[in-house]
Amino acid sequence: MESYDHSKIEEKWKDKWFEDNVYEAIDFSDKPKKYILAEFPYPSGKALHVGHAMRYTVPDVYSRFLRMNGYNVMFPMGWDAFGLPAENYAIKTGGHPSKINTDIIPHYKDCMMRMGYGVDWNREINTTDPNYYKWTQWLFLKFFEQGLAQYKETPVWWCEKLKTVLADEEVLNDKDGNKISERDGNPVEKKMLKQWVLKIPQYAEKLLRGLKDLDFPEAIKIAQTNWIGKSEGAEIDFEIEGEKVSIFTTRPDTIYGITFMGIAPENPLITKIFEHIKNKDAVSEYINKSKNKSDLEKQMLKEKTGVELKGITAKCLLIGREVPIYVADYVLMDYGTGVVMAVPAHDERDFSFAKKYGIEIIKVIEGNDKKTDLYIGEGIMINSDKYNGMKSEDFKLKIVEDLEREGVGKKAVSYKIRDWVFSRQRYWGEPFPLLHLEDGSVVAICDTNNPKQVKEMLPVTLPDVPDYSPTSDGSSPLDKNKEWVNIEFKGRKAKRETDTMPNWAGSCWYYLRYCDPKNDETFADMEKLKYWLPVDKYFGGAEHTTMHLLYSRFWHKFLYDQKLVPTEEPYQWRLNGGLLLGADGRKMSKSYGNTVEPMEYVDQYGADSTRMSICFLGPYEDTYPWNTNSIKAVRKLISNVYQMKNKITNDPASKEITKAYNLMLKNATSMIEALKMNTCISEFMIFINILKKETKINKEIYKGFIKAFAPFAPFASEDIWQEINGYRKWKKENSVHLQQWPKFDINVLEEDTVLIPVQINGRVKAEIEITRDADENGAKKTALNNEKIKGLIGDKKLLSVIYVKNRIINLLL
RNA sequence: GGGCGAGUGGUGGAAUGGCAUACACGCGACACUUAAAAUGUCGUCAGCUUCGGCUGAUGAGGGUUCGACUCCCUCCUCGCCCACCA
Repeated sequence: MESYDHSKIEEKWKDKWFEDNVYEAIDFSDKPKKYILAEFPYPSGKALHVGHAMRYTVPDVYSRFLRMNGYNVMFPMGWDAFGLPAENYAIKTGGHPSKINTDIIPHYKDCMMRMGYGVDWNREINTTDPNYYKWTQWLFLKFFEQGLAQYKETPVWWCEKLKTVLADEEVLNDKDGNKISERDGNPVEKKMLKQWVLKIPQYAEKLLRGLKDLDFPEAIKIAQTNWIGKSEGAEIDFEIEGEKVSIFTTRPDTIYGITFMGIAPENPLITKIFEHIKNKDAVSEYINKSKNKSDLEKQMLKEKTGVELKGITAKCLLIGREVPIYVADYVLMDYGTGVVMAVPAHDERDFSFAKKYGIEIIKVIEGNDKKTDLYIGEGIMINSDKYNGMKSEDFKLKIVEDLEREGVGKKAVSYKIRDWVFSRQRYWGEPFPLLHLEDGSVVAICDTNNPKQVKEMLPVTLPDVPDYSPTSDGSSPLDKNKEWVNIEFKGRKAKRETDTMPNWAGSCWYYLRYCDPKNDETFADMEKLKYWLPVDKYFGGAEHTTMHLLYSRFWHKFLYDQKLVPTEEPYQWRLNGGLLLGADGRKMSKSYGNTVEPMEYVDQYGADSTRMSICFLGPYEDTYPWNTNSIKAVRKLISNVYQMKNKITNDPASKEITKAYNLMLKNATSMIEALKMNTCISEFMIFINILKKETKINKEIYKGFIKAFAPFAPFASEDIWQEINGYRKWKKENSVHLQQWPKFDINVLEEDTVLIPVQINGRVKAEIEITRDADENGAKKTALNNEKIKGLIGDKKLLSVIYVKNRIINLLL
């Protein structure tokens, strides 16, 4: 018997599909469209790793399924090739970062082809291609023109090891509370630097409201909501030495409990009032000390510190009270106004500070538990002048009205989300299309609405530099190429911006470019965007929930407001993939020696087996260890299927086989729709276990199965399909992957009778056969006639019967 | 400290209010074989059993229900995310 030889089969079909572009996505096709997107890789290692295989296999199976169900499917792929991975690769191996495009990407692409991913490679994109980043620059200029990109002195996270700034989202805490970089876990510190920022907070409200209508898992919506961090409250005005100072609070109802004011050490307000302070030295010393204090120290010293600004007070303009002022580093500069009204009786942080420095504590809300000194909840107002006795919820609204009427405060909303630091002092990124003029102003290199200028000035190509490695003084490597930096612009001397954009820039809009990847006139044609958008299903990694996924929603919403894209949201539906752990249950890592190289499995067992094995392990969104054994199981399945082709006949199939076939198809169809690929494969196994016992297999049933099998095992299925149909010469339209998904006959599955369990007092005691859709009386009669049930009931009295049609009957005694 | 999620055989998992443990892996016995591999057949949650079955079990405890892995409450453990956000 001809045995299953995966390498021969896979070699045979791989190129044929791509030569004829079997997986072509056709613009404006009459068929309904489906845009299936999986996050494109940033190539780093030498070959496609198993994390990629995890991420792409299920979306590929799904998009193949949709194609066979009559959809015009786009499943595109590209390369997110700017950024640190490419630079680090170059530093390690010597040579230029651009060699990632020649050394690594072709290999990645070959790996993907060998894995059988049904990609329309005519739409391939690469973020480092000047024809691509020309439009990244153009889109950035749109933000600049609208005032949403700003060059400003900002407290930023600086990573000494990487020699660059990082965005808030790229900084994590390690186990000991140290701030580290998200990428490689290098230490980071706060620094004040002039940086380009994108004003994402201006879109906070839209980003928040947009979530409502998206088919995202609740966990992602919650994570984004928390990241945006909307708080409603009030701004309340104070006066210090003639300076008006506003604070933000979510608890204006506690205003009569204020006993001091807290100011962040970095707050420029301190300079303004500094001359009035009596203890200037102590204050300066504290500010300097806290500047050098690492976040680790602040975390470790759970106790809060601060220094009173002696000789001055803050006067609340509404209630007229004057309170002492403390500079304290538990007050954050970059939230609210960098100043707080401290109410120790009703805030934990203020409470512990007040206790330490012996500051008065005034309770203004009484809850049920009257004994506690610190009370966070709601209750009845006390010690609050004419408002005593009011409910705090009501007073909260009333006080804001009063503030607004008196003109000493207002209703206010605050967001945790900060300006997005958008520049990096690294070489391998998109150059900013901006110029610094001698008078200190910054201008765009062209007007985005002037096609002639755009054509002439964009892209600003990344120049060669003598040394692209990061510098120790924080200047950009591009600074070293003076010929490039110094430019004459409209007859004036100018210097180019030498920072580059972060890795995220290219990925913020790549899904738009797939719709029209070769357009030279604009980033993507509006009509094509109208056809393809929004992305119907977006698969990716959980690590991007508050980064890429939020950033690109921001870009998209902005572009929508500029009337450049037709939809309000980029992605209608999202699923985060789980992690694949090493076989030992630990995170895959070279240092543990538990990494899995998918290409080794492709060599040894074949791509079909590798694909199915990944699907069979478990649900897409779960995290679980790699299991070497499952690949043998699925290979056996494929091999069984392959060998069955020698048993096909035109003889009609038995009733049992016909039923099993239709049941398998019904279940497989709904399971793929629900993306439950693991249980779908179980259905295949159940069916094949039955079928392999037969000596003859009906041809139509076998053909139907092969079509259902094709999304999972595209190579073996194509090989079998071509052979059993007797196709001598390859023709694209005869590919199994362009056939109609097999239909099942529901009538075959619906027997006249059904088997249901009989329970006595909720415990299963017997099984009976009753007519389908029988009524309760019929079912009860059959159950009571059952010998075993009869014996168990004996002379006990039947109290009641619970009957669920075609499911169960429960007799209560 | 806060948020989210998960806990089911030796292992990956299935069942999301109706026969818990599907489908696999592993393991055991047997068959084929000089032998092994491969393949096939049977068995495989635990305890008891007169071999017909009976009983218990889905992290622990409680609740709702005729009926709970599934819904609710309390607790424990693990994972992920966030963390002085006024």
